[in-house]
Amino acid sequence: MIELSYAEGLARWARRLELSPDDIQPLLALPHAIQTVERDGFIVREGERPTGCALLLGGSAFRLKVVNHGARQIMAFHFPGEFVDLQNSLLSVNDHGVQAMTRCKLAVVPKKELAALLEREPGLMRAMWLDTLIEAALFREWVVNVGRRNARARLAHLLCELAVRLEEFSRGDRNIEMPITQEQIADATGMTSVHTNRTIQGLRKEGLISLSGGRLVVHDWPALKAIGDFNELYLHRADKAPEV
Amino acid sequence: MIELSYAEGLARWARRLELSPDDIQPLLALPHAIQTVERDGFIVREGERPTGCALLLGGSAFRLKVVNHGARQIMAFHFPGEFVDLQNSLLSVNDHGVQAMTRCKLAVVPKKELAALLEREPGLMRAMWLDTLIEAALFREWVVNVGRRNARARLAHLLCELAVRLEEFSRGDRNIEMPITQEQIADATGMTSVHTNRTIQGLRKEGLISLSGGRLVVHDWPALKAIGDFNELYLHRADKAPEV
DNA sequence: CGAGCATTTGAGTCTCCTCAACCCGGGTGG
DNA sequence: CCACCCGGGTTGAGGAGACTCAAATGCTCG
Repeated sequence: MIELSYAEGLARWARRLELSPDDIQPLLALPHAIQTVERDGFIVREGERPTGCALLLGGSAFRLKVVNHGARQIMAFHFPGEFVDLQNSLLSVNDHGVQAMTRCKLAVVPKKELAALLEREPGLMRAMWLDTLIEAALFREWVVNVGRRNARARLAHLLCELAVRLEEFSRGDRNIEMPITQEQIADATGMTSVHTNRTIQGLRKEGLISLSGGRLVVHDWPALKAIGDFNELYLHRADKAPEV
Repeated sequence: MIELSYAEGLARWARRLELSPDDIQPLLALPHAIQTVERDGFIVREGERPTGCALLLGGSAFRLKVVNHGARQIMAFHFPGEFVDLQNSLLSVNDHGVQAMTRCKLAVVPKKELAALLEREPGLMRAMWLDTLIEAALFREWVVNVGRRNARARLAHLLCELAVRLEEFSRGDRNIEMPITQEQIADATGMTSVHTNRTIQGLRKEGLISLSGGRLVVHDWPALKAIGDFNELYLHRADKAPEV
Protein backbone atom coordinates (compact mmCIF):
# COMPACT_ATOMS: atom_id res chain seq x y z
CA MET A 1 0.00 0.00 0.00
CA ILE A 2 1.10 3.52 -0.62
CA GLU A 3 3.01 5.65 1.83
CA LEU A 4 1.93 9.24 2.01
CA SER A 5 3.74 12.24 3.40
CA TYR A 6 2.03 14.29 6.09
CA ALA A 7 0.95 16.83 3.48
CA GLU A 8 -0.36 14.15 1.12
CA GLY A 9 -2.23 12.44 3.93
CA LEU A 10 -3.90 15.67 4.95
CA ALA A 11 -4.74 16.43 1.35
CA ARG A 12 -6.46 13.07 0.99
CA TRP A 13 -8.34 13.60 4.21
CA ALA A 14 -9.38 17.08 3.08
CA ARG A 15 -10.56 15.92 -0.32
CA ARG A 16 -12.96 13.43 1.21
CA LEU A 17 -14.48 16.19 3.32
CA GLU A 18 -14.66 18.65 0.44
CA LEU A 19 -12.14 21.05 1.88
CA SER A 20 -9.94 23.02 -0.48
CA PRO A 21 -6.15 22.77 -0.30
CA ASP A 22 -6.13 26.28 1.16
CA ASP A 23 -8.35 25.26 4.04
CA ILE A 24 -5.82 22.82 5.40
CA GLN A 25 -2.85 25.17 5.37
CA PRO A 26 -3.11 25.74 9.14
CA LEU A 27 -3.04 21.99 9.75
CA LEU A 28 0.11 21.64 7.69
CA ALA A 29 1.87 24.00 10.02
CA LEU A 30 1.11 21.92 13.11
CA PRO A 31 3.96 20.09 14.81
CA HIS A 32 3.77 16.37 14.12
CA ALA A 33 5.83 13.25 14.70
CA ILE A 34 6.10 10.54 12.06
CA GLN A 35 5.85 7.12 13.65
CA THR A 36 5.91 3.52 12.52
CA VAL A 37 3.90 0.75 14.14
CA GLU A 38 4.61 -2.85 13.24
CA ARG A 39 1.95 -5.32 12.18
CA ASP A 40 -0.28 -6.31 15.13
CA GLY A 41 1.07 -3.42 17.17
CA PHE A 42 -1.27 -1.05 18.95
CA ILE A 43 -1.72 2.48 17.66
CA VAL A 44 -4.22 3.26 20.40
CA ARG A 45 -4.63 1.26 23.58
CA GLU A 46 -7.93 0.80 25.34
CA GLY A 47 -7.96 2.51 28.71
CA GLU A 48 -5.08 4.89 28.07
CA ARG A 49 -5.28 8.66 28.06
CA PRO A 50 -4.15 9.88 24.68
CA THR A 51 -1.93 12.89 24.16
CA GLY A 52 -2.00 12.94 20.37
CA CYS A 53 -4.15 12.41 17.36
CA ALA A 54 -2.90 10.05 14.65
CA LEU A 55 -3.32 10.46 10.90
CA LEU A 56 -2.69 7.23 9.04
CA LEU A 57 -0.22 7.72 6.18
CA GLY A 58 0.60 4.14 5.19
CA GLY A 59 -0.69 0.65 5.93
CA SER A 60 -4.07 -0.26 7.35
CA ALA A 61 -5.52 -0.57 10.81
CA PHE A 62 -8.69 -1.54 12.62
CA ARG A 63 -10.60 -0.59 15.74
CA LEU A 64 -11.41 -3.35 18.17
CA LYS A 65 -12.90 -4.16 21.52
CA VAL A 66 -12.46 -7.30 23.58
CA VAL A 67 -15.36 -8.76 25.55
CA ASN A 68 -15.00 -10.41 28.93
CA HIS A 69 -14.71 -13.98 27.73
CA GLY A 70 -11.94 -13.02 25.36
CA ALA A 71 -13.73 -12.68 22.04
CA ARG A 72 -12.73 -9.77 19.84
CA GLN A 73 -14.90 -7.51 17.74
CA ILE A 74 -13.53 -5.29 15.02
CA MET A 75 -15.66 -2.20 14.50
CA ALA A 76 -13.97 -0.43 11.61
CA PHE A 77 -11.05 -0.52 9.22
CA HIS A 78 -8.85 2.45 8.44
CA PHE A 79 -6.71 3.35 5.46
CA PRO A 80 -4.21 6.08 4.54
CA GLY A 81 -5.57 9.58 4.68
CA GLU A 82 -7.82 8.87 7.66
CA PHE A 83 -7.53 9.93 11.28
CA VAL A 84 -7.66 6.79 13.39
CA ASP A 85 -8.44 8.46 16.67
CA LEU A 86 -10.25 11.68 16.11
CA GLN A 87 -12.24 10.90 19.23
CA ASN A 88 -9.08 11.40 21.21
CA SER A 89 -9.13 15.08 20.56
CA LEU A 90 -12.15 15.50 22.82
CA LEU A 91 -12.65 12.31 24.83
CA SER A 92 -10.40 11.82 27.79
CA VAL A 93 -9.93 8.06 27.82
CA ASN A 94 -9.88 5.49 25.00
CA ASP A 95 -12.86 3.18 25.12
CA HIS A 96 -11.33 0.85 22.53
CA GLY A 97 -8.06 0.06 20.82
CA VAL A 98 -6.70 0.59 17.32
CA GLN A 99 -4.36 -2.04 15.97
CA ALA A 100 -2.13 -2.18 12.89
CA MET A 101 -3.07 -4.79 10.27
CA THR A 102 0.15 -4.15 8.40
CA ARG A 103 3.12 -1.99 9.22
CA CYS A 104 1.68 1.48 9.61
CA LYS A 105 3.13 4.91 9.06
CA LEU A 106 1.49 7.64 11.13
CA ALA A 107 1.68 11.33 11.75
CA VAL A 108 0.88 12.13 15.36
CA VAL A 109 -0.28 15.64 16.18
CA PRO A 110 -0.33 16.81 19.82
CA LYS A 111 -3.94 17.12 20.83
CA LYS A 112 -3.45 20.41 22.66
CA GLU A 113 -2.09 22.17 19.61
CA LEU A 114 -4.76 20.65 17.44
CA ALA A 115 -7.55 21.67 19.78
CA ALA A 116 -6.24 25.21 19.99
CA LEU A 117 -6.06 25.46 16.22
CA LEU A 118 -9.59 24.17 15.72
CA GLU A 119 -10.89 26.75 18.14
CA ARG A 120 -9.51 29.39 15.80
CA GLU A 121 -10.65 27.71 12.57
CA PRO A 122 -14.34 26.83 12.61
CA GLY A 123 -14.12 25.48 9.07
CA LEU A 124 -11.64 22.86 10.16
CA MET A 125 -13.60 21.97 13.24
CA ARG A 126 -16.65 21.52 11.09
CA ALA A 127 -14.70 19.17 8.85
CA MET A 128 -13.56 17.13 11.84
CA TRP A 129 -17.13 16.99 13.06
CA LEU A 130 -18.29 15.91 9.62
CA ASP A 131 -15.63 13.22 9.61
CA THR A 132 -16.99 11.95 12.93
CA LEU A 133 -20.56 12.05 11.62
CA ILE A 134 -19.60 9.95 8.62
CA GLU A 135 -17.77 7.51 10.83
CA ALA A 136 -20.83 7.24 13.05
CA ALA A 137 -22.90 6.41 9.97
CA LEU A 138 -20.44 3.63 9.25
CA PHE A 139 -20.80 2.20 12.75
CA ARG A 140 -24.58 2.27 12.40
CA GLU A 141 -24.38 0.24 9.22
CA TRP A 142 -22.13 -2.23 10.98
CA VAL A 143 -24.68 -2.64 13.76
CA VAL A 144 -27.18 -3.56 11.08
CA ASN A 145 -24.71 -5.85 9.38
CA VAL A 146 -23.87 -7.98 12.39
CA GLY A 147 -27.37 -7.66 13.84
CA ARG A 148 -29.65 -8.51 10.97
CA ARG A 149 -27.81 -10.30 8.18
CA ASN A 150 -26.71 -13.89 7.86
CA ALA A 151 -23.13 -15.01 7.38
CA ARG A 152 -23.18 -14.82 3.61
CA ALA A 153 -24.69 -11.34 3.50
CA ARG A 154 -22.44 -10.08 6.29
CA LEU A 155 -19.36 -11.19 4.46
CA ALA A 156 -20.54 -9.82 1.12
CA HIS A 157 -21.40 -6.50 2.72
CA LEU A 158 -18.00 -6.16 4.33
CA LEU A 159 -16.24 -6.98 1.07
CA CYS A 160 -18.38 -4.43 -0.76
CA GLU A 161 -17.43 -1.75 1.73
CA LEU A 162 -13.75 -2.56 1.44
CA ALA A 163 -13.93 -2.64 -2.34
CA VAL A 164 -15.54 0.78 -2.49
CA ARG A 165 -13.32 2.40 0.09
CA LEU A 166 -10.13 0.97 -1.36
CA GLU A 167 -11.04 1.70 -4.94
CA GLU A 168 -9.06 4.90 -4.87
CA PHE A 169 -5.91 2.93 -4.13
CA SER A 170 -6.57 0.27 -6.74
CA ARG A 171 -6.28 0.06 -10.48
CA GLY A 172 -10.00 0.66 -10.77
CA ASP A 173 -11.22 -2.82 -11.60
CA ARG A 174 -12.37 -3.75 -8.10
CA ASN A 175 -9.12 -5.57 -7.69
CA ILE A 176 -7.78 -4.30 -4.42
CA GLU A 177 -4.84 -4.88 -2.16
CA MET A 178 -6.37 -6.08 1.10
CA PRO A 179 -3.98 -7.87 3.42
CA ILE A 180 -6.64 -9.22 5.77
CA THR A 181 -6.76 -12.60 7.49
CA GLN A 182 -9.88 -14.70 7.71
CA GLU A 183 -9.73 -14.35 11.45
CA GLN A 184 -9.94 -10.57 11.10
CA ILE A 185 -12.88 -10.91 8.74
CA ALA A 186 -14.46 -13.16 11.35
CA ASP A 187 -13.89 -10.58 14.07
CA ALA A 188 -15.37 -7.86 11.89
CA THR A 189 -18.48 -9.82 10.97
CA GLY A 190 -19.08 -11.39 14.36
CA MET A 191 -18.53 -14.94 13.17
CA THR A 192 -15.96 -17.66 13.90
CA SER A 193 -13.00 -18.06 11.60
CA VAL A 194 -14.13 -21.55 10.67
CA HIS A 195 -17.50 -20.39 9.50
CA THR A 196 -15.92 -17.41 7.79
CA ASN A 197 -13.73 -19.79 5.85
CA ARG A 198 -16.67 -21.85 4.67
CA THR A 199 -18.63 -18.76 3.74
CA ILE A 200 -15.74 -17.35 1.73
CA GLN A 201 -15.45 -20.65 -0.08
CA GLY A 202 -19.10 -20.37 -0.97
CA LEU A 203 -18.63 -17.01 -2.66
CA ARG A 204 -15.48 -18.24 -4.34
CA LYS A 205 -17.11 -21.36 -5.76
CA GLU A 206 -19.85 -19.25 -7.27
CA GLY A 207 -17.19 -17.22 -9.01
CA LEU A 208 -18.15 -13.98 -7.29
CA ILE A 209 -14.83 -13.15 -5.71
CA SER A 210 -11.21 -14.11 -5.35
CA LEU A 211 -9.69 -13.53 -1.96
CA SER A 212 -6.19 -14.75 -1.24
CA GLY A 213 -2.65 -13.57 -0.93
CA GLY A 214 -3.68 -10.19 0.39
CA ARG A 215 -5.78 -9.37 -2.64
CA LEU A 216 -9.52 -9.15 -3.13
CA VAL A 217 -10.98 -9.28 -6.61
CA VAL A 218 -14.70 -8.80 -7.10
CA HIS A 219 -15.70 -10.64 -10.26
CA ASP A 220 -19.41 -9.96 -10.11
CA TRP A 221 -20.08 -6.63 -8.46
CA PRO A 222 -23.86 -6.48 -8.94
CA ALA A 223 -24.28 -9.94 -7.50
CA LEU A 224 -22.07 -9.25 -4.51
CA LYS A 225 -23.89 -6.01 -3.85
CA ALA A 226 -27.24 -7.79 -3.98
CA ILE A 227 -26.12 -10.57 -1.65
CA GLY A 228 -24.70 -8.08 0.84
CA ASP A 229 -27.70 -5.74 0.63
CA PHE A 230 -25.11 -3.07 0.04
CA ASN A 231 -26.21 0.54 -0.38
CA GLU A 232 -23.25 2.85 -0.30
CA LEU A 233 -25.23 5.84 0.84
CA TYR A 234 -24.01 5.26 4.39
CA LEU A 235 -20.44 5.97 3.34
CA HIS A 236 -21.45 9.55 2.52
CA ARG A 237 -18.67 9.76 -0.02
CA ALA A 238 -19.67 12.79 -2.03
CA ASP A 239 -21.40 14.39 0.89
CA LYS A 240 -20.70 17.96 1.66
CA ALA A 241 -21.52 20.56 4.26
CA PRO A 242 -24.59 22.64 3.43
CA GLU A 243 -24.04 26.19 2.28
CA VAL A 244 -24.65 28.43 5.26
CA MET B 1 -42.03 10.64 30.93
CA ILE B 2 -41.33 14.29 31.51
CA GLU B 3 -41.99 17.03 29.06
CA LEU B 4 -39.34 19.68 28.86
CA SER B 5 -39.51 23.17 27.46
CA TYR B 6 -37.03 24.15 24.79
CA ALA B 7 -34.88 25.90 27.38
CA GLU B 8 -35.00 22.93 29.74
CA GLY B 9 -34.16 20.53 26.95
CA LEU B 10 -31.16 22.56 25.91
CA ALA B 11 -30.07 22.84 29.52
CA ARG B 12 -30.15 19.07 29.90
CA TRP B 13 -28.22 18.65 26.67
CA ALA B 14 -25.66 21.21 27.80
CA ARG B 15 -25.17 19.65 31.20
CA ARG B 16 -24.25 16.31 29.67
CA LEU B 17 -21.60 18.02 27.57
CA GLU B 18 -20.29 20.10 30.43
CA LEU B 19 -21.36 23.41 28.99
CA SER B 20 -22.36 26.19 31.35
CA PRO B 21 -25.83 27.77 31.17
CA ASP B 22 -24.16 30.87 29.71
CA ASP B 23 -22.70 28.90 26.83
CA ILE B 24 -26.07 27.96 25.46
CA GLN B 25 -27.58 31.43 25.49
CA PRO B 26 -27.09 31.80 21.73
CA LEU B 27 -28.92 28.53 21.11
CA LEU B 28 -31.87 29.72 23.17
CA ALA B 29 -32.27 32.64 20.84
CA LEU B 30 -32.61 30.43 17.76
CA PRO B 31 -35.99 30.16 16.07
CA HIS B 32 -37.56 26.79 16.76
CA ALA B 33 -40.86 25.02 16.20
CA ILE B 34 -42.40 22.78 18.82
CA GLN B 35 -43.81 19.64 17.24
CA THR B 36 -45.56 16.51 18.37
CA VAL B 37 -45.12 13.10 16.78
CA GLU B 38 -47.47 10.28 17.70
CA ARG B 39 -46.30 6.84 18.75
CA ASP B 40 -44.80 4.90 15.82
CA GLY B 41 -44.60 8.08 13.76
CA PHE B 42 -41.41 9.04 11.98
CA ILE B 43 -39.34 11.95 13.25
CA VAL B 44 -36.79 11.44 10.53
CA ARG B 45 -37.37 9.47 7.35
CA GLU B 46 -34.67 7.50 5.59
CA GLY B 47 -33.84 9.01 2.22
CA GLU B 48 -35.23 12.46 2.85
CA ARG B 49 -33.26 15.68 2.86
CA PRO B 50 -33.68 17.30 6.24
CA THR B 51 -34.19 21.01 6.75
CA GLY B 52 -34.12 21.03 10.51
CA CYS B 53 -32.48 19.54 13.54
CA ALA B 54 -34.69 18.07 16.25
CA LEU B 55 -34.14 18.25 19.99
CA LEU B 56 -36.23 15.71 21.87
CA LEU B 57 -38.18 17.31 24.73
CA GLY B 58 -40.59 14.57 25.71
CA GLY B 59 -41.11 10.89 24.99
CA SER B 60 -38.58 8.46 23.58
CA ALA B 61 -37.45 7.48 20.12
CA PHE B 62 -35.10 5.12 18.32
CA ARG B 63 -32.97 5.03 15.20
CA LEU B 64 -33.58 2.21 12.80
CA LYS B 65 -32.65 0.78 9.45
CA VAL B 66 -34.51 -1.79 7.41
CA VAL B 67 -32.63 -4.46 5.46
CA ASN B 68 -33.73 -5.75 2.08
CA HIS B 69 -35.67 -8.77 3.30
CA GLY B 70 -37.66 -6.58 5.65
CA ALA B 71 -35.94 -7.12 8.97
CA ARG B 72 -35.44 -4.07 11.16
CA GLN B 73 -32.45 -3.10 13.24
CA ILE B 74 -32.61 -0.49 15.94
CA MET B 75 -29.28 1.24 16.44
CA ALA B 76 -29.94 3.60 19.33
CA PHE B 77 -32.55 4.91 21.72
CA HIS B 78 -33.08 8.57 22.50
CA PHE B 79 -34.54 10.40 25.46
CA PRO B 80 -35.45 13.98 26.37
CA GLY B 81 -32.57 16.42 26.22
CA GLU B 82 -30.94 14.72 23.24
CA PHE B 83 -30.68 15.76 19.63
CA VAL B 84 -32.06 12.93 17.52
CA ASP B 85 -30.57 14.03 14.23
CA LEU B 86 -27.46 16.01 14.80
CA GLN B 87 -26.08 14.36 11.67
CA ASN B 88 -28.63 16.31 9.68
CA SER B 89 -26.82 19.52 10.35
CA LEU B 90 -23.99 18.45 8.07
CA LEU B 91 -25.05 15.40 6.07
CA SER B 92 -27.27 16.05 3.11
CA VAL B 93 -29.47 12.95 3.11
CA ASN B 94 -30.73 10.72 5.94
CA ASP B 95 -29.19 7.27 5.81
CA HIS B 96 -31.64 5.95 8.41
CA GLY B 97 -34.90 6.79 10.12
CA VAL B 98 -35.86 7.92 13.60
CA GLN B 99 -39.17 6.71 14.96
CA ALA B 100 -41.19 7.66 18.04
CA MET B 101 -41.60 4.94 20.68
CA THR B 102 -44.13 7.04 22.52
CA ARG B 103 -45.73 10.34 21.70
CA CYS B 104 -42.81 12.71 21.30
CA LYS B 105 -42.45 16.42 21.84
CA LEU B 106 -39.73 18.02 19.77
CA ALA B 107 -38.11 21.37 19.14
CA VAL B 108 -37.04 21.68 15.54
CA VAL B 109 -34.35 24.21 14.71
CA PRO B 110 -33.77 25.21 11.08
CA LYS B 111 -30.43 23.78 10.04
CA LYS B 112 -29.30 26.91 8.21
CA GLU B 113 -29.65 29.11 11.25
CA LEU B 114 -28.03 26.50 13.44
CA ALA B 115 -25.09 26.07 11.08
CA ALA B 116 -24.58 29.81 10.88
CA LEU B 117 -24.61 30.11 14.65
CA LEU B 118 -22.12 27.30 15.15
CA GLU B 119 -19.74 28.95 12.72
CA ARG B 120 -19.70 31.93 15.07
CA GLU B 121 -19.51 29.94 18.29
CA PRO B 122 -16.68 27.42 18.26
CA GLY B 123 -17.50 26.34 21.79
CA LEU B 124 -20.94 25.22 20.71
CA MET B 125 -19.63 23.49 17.64
CA ARG B 126 -17.15 21.66 19.78
CA ALA B 127 -19.99 20.53 22.03
CA MET B 128 -21.96 19.25 19.04
CA TRP B 129 -18.89 17.43 17.82
CA LEU B 130 -18.36 15.96 21.28
CA ASP B 131 -21.98 14.84 21.28
CA THR B 132 -21.39 13.07 17.97
CA LEU B 133 -18.20 11.47 19.27
CA ILE B 134 -20.03 10.09 22.28
CA GLU B 135 -22.80 8.79 20.09
CA ALA B 136 -20.25 7.10 17.86
CA ALA B 137 -18.82 5.40 20.95
CA LEU B 138 -22.30 4.13 21.68
CA PHE B 139 -22.66 2.68 18.19
CA ARG B 140 -19.31 0.95 18.55
CA GLU B 141 -20.43 -0.72 21.73
CA TRP B 142 -23.59 -1.85 19.97
CA VAL B 143 -21.54 -3.43 17.20
CA VAL B 144 -19.76 -5.40 19.90
CA ASN B 145 -23.02 -6.25 21.60
CA VAL B 146 -24.76 -7.74 18.61
CA GLY B 147 -21.53 -9.11 17.16
CA ARG B 148 -19.93 -10.95 20.03
CA ARG B 149 -22.39 -11.62 22.81
CA ASN B 150 -25.04 -14.28 23.16
CA ALA B 151 -28.73 -13.57 23.62
CA ARG B 152 -28.61 -13.38 27.40
CA ALA B 153 -25.63 -11.05 27.49
CA ARG B 154 -27.03 -8.89 24.69
CA LEU B 155 -30.26 -8.39 26.53
CA ALA B 156 -28.57 -7.74 29.86
CA HIS B 157 -26.26 -5.22 28.25
CA LEU B 158 -29.10 -3.34 26.64
CA LEU B 159 -31.03 -3.22 29.90
CA CYS B 160 -27.95 -1.97 31.72
CA GLU B 161 -27.51 0.83 29.22
CA LEU B 162 -31.13 1.85 29.51
CA ALA B 163 -31.01 1.71 33.30
CA VAL B 164 -27.97 3.97 33.44
CA ARG B 165 -29.18 6.44 30.85
CA LEU B 166 -32.67 6.69 32.29
CA GLU B 167 -31.52 6.92 35.87
CA GLU B 168 -31.75 10.69 35.78
CA PHE B 169 -35.46 10.42 35.03
CA SER B 170 -36.16 7.78 37.67
CA ARG B 171 -36.50 7.75 41.41
CA GLY B 172 -32.96 6.55 41.70
CA ASP B 173 -33.50 2.89 42.55
CA ARG B 174 -32.92 1.51 39.05
CA ASN B 175 -36.64 1.44 38.64
CA ILE B 176 -37.24 3.18 35.37
CA GLU B 177 -40.09 4.05 33.11
CA MET B 178 -39.32 2.24 29.87
CA PRO B 179 -42.29 1.80 27.54
CA ILE B 180 -40.57 -0.65 25.19
CA THR B 181 -42.05 -3.69 23.48
CA GLN B 182 -40.29 -7.03 23.28
CA GLU B 183 -40.24 -6.66 19.54
CA GLN B 184 -38.29 -3.43 19.88
CA ILE B 185 -35.86 -5.10 22.24
CA ALA B 186 -35.51 -7.85 19.65
CA ASP B 187 -34.80 -5.31 16.91
CA ALA B 188 -32.21 -3.62 19.09
CA THR B 189 -30.40 -6.80 20.02
CA GLY B 190 -30.59 -8.49 16.64
CA MET B 191 -32.76 -11.36 17.84
CA THR B 192 -36.29 -12.55 17.13
CA SER B 193 -39.08 -11.49 19.41
CA VAL B 194 -39.74 -15.11 20.35
CA HIS B 195 -36.21 -15.66 21.54
CA THR B 196 -36.22 -12.27 23.23
CA ASN B 197 -39.28 -13.34 25.17
CA ARG B 198 -37.65 -16.53 26.37
CA THR B 199 -34.47 -14.71 27.29
CA ILE B 200 -36.36 -12.11 29.30
CA GLN B 201 -38.16 -14.88 31.11
CA GLY B 202 -34.81 -16.37 32.00
CA LEU B 203 -33.65 -13.17 33.68
CA ARG B 204 -37.01 -12.77 35.37
CA LYS B 205 -37.04 -16.28 36.79
CA GLU B 206 -33.62 -15.71 38.29
CA GLY B 207 -35.01 -12.66 40.03
CA LEU B 208 -32.64 -10.25 38.31
CA ILE B 209 -35.19 -7.95 36.71
CA SER B 210 -38.85 -7.08 36.36
CA LEU B 211 -39.92 -5.87 32.97
CA SER B 212 -43.57 -5.27 32.25
CA GLY B 213 -46.14 -2.58 31.95
CA GLY B 214 -43.65 -0.09 30.61
CA ARG B 215 -41.40 -0.36 33.63
CA LEU B 216 -37.99 -1.93 34.12
CA VAL B 217 -36.74 -2.71 37.59
CA VAL B 218 -33.25 -4.07 38.08
CA HIS B 219 -33.23 -6.15 41.25
CA ASP B 220 -29.63 -7.30 41.10
CA TRP B 221 -27.48 -4.70 39.42
CA PRO B 222 -24.07 -6.34 39.93
CA ALA B 223 -25.33 -9.61 38.49
CA LEU B 224 -26.96 -7.96 35.49
CA LYS B 225 -23.81 -5.97 34.82
CA ALA B 226 -21.72 -9.11 34.97
CA ILE B 227 -24.01 -11.04 32.65
CA GLY B 228 -24.07 -8.18 30.15
CA ASP B 229 -20.32 -7.55 30.36
CA PHE B 230 -21.35 -3.97 30.92
CA ASN B 231 -18.69 -1.30 31.33
CA GLU B 232 -20.20 2.13 31.23
CA LEU B 233 -17.02 3.82 30.10
CA TYR B 234 -18.38 3.88 26.54
CA LEU B 235 -21.19 6.20 27.58
CA HIS B 236 -18.59 8.88 28.40
CA ARG B 237 -20.93 10.39 30.94
CA ALA B 238 -18.63 12.57 32.94
CA ASP B 239 -16.35 13.14 30.00
CA LYS B 240 -15.31 16.61 29.17
CA ALA B 241 -13.37 18.51 26.58
CA PRO B 242 -9.71 18.89 27.43
CA GLU B 243 -8.48 22.28 28.52
CA VAL B 244 -6.85 23.91 25.53
C1' DC C 1 14.17 -27.13 5.61
C1' DG C 2 11.76 -26.36 9.56
C1' DA C 3 8.80 -23.18 12.35
C1' DG C 4 4.83 -20.83 12.81
C1' DC C 5 0.88 -18.92 11.24
C1' DA C 6 -3.18 -19.13 8.26
C1' DT C 7 -6.33 -21.90 5.91
C1' DT C 8 -9.05 -25.93 5.25
C1' DT C 9 -11.76 -29.99 6.48
C1' DG C 10 -14.73 -33.08 9.37
C1' DA C 11 -18.02 -34.39 12.85
C1' DG C 12 -21.02 -33.40 16.37
C1' DT C 13 -23.62 -29.97 19.08
C1' DC C 14 -26.26 -26.09 20.49
C1' DT C 15 -28.11 -21.66 20.14
C1' DC C 16 -31.28 -19.34 17.99
C1' DC C 17 -34.78 -19.25 14.26
C1' DT C 18 -39.27 -20.48 12.03
C1' DC C 19 -43.85 -21.37 12.03
C1' DA C 20 -47.92 -21.71 14.35
C1' DA C 21 -51.10 -21.46 17.85
C1' DC C 22 -52.84 -19.52 22.02
C1' DC C 23 -53.42 -16.26 25.84
C1' DC C 24 -54.24 -11.91 27.94
C1' DG C 25 -55.65 -7.17 28.82
C1' DG C 26 -57.54 -3.07 27.25
C1' DG C 27 -60.16 -0.45 24.23
C1' DT C 28 -64.27 -0.14 21.22
C1' DG C 29 -68.66 -0.55 19.45
C1' DG C 30 -73.09 -2.69 19.29
C1' DC D 1 -72.52 -3.98 29.70
C1' DC D 2 -70.70 -7.46 27.32
C1' DA D 3 -68.62 -9.34 22.95
C1' DC D 4 -65.13 -8.82 20.04
C1' DC D 5 -60.91 -7.25 18.35
C1' DC D 6 -56.25 -6.27 18.31
C1' DG D 7 -51.56 -5.72 19.68
C1' DG D 8 -48.36 -7.68 22.56
C1' DG D 9 -46.84 -11.50 25.11
C1' DT D 10 -46.28 -16.64 25.74
C1' DT D 11 -45.69 -21.46 24.53
C1' DG D 12 -44.46 -25.62 21.70
C1' DA D 13 -42.15 -28.36 18.21
C1' DG D 14 -38.99 -28.87 14.75
C1' DG D 15 -35.14 -27.25 11.94
C1' DA D 16 -31.11 -24.74 10.38
C1' DG D 17 -27.27 -21.87 10.72
C1' DA D 18 -23.40 -21.15 13.17
C1' DC D 19 -20.33 -22.89 16.86
C1' DT D 20 -16.85 -26.10 19.06
C1' DC D 21 -13.23 -29.06 19.05
C1' DA D 22 -9.77 -31.27 16.67
C1' DA D 23 -6.71 -32.38 13.18
C1' DA D 24 -4.57 -31.85 8.71
C1' DT D 25 -2.80 -29.10 5.06
C1' DG D 26 -0.56 -25.26 2.89
C1' DC D 27 2.20 -21.11 2.76
C1' DT D 28 5.80 -17.90 3.87
C1' DC D 29 9.67 -16.44 5.93
C1' DG D 30 13.88 -16.95 8.20
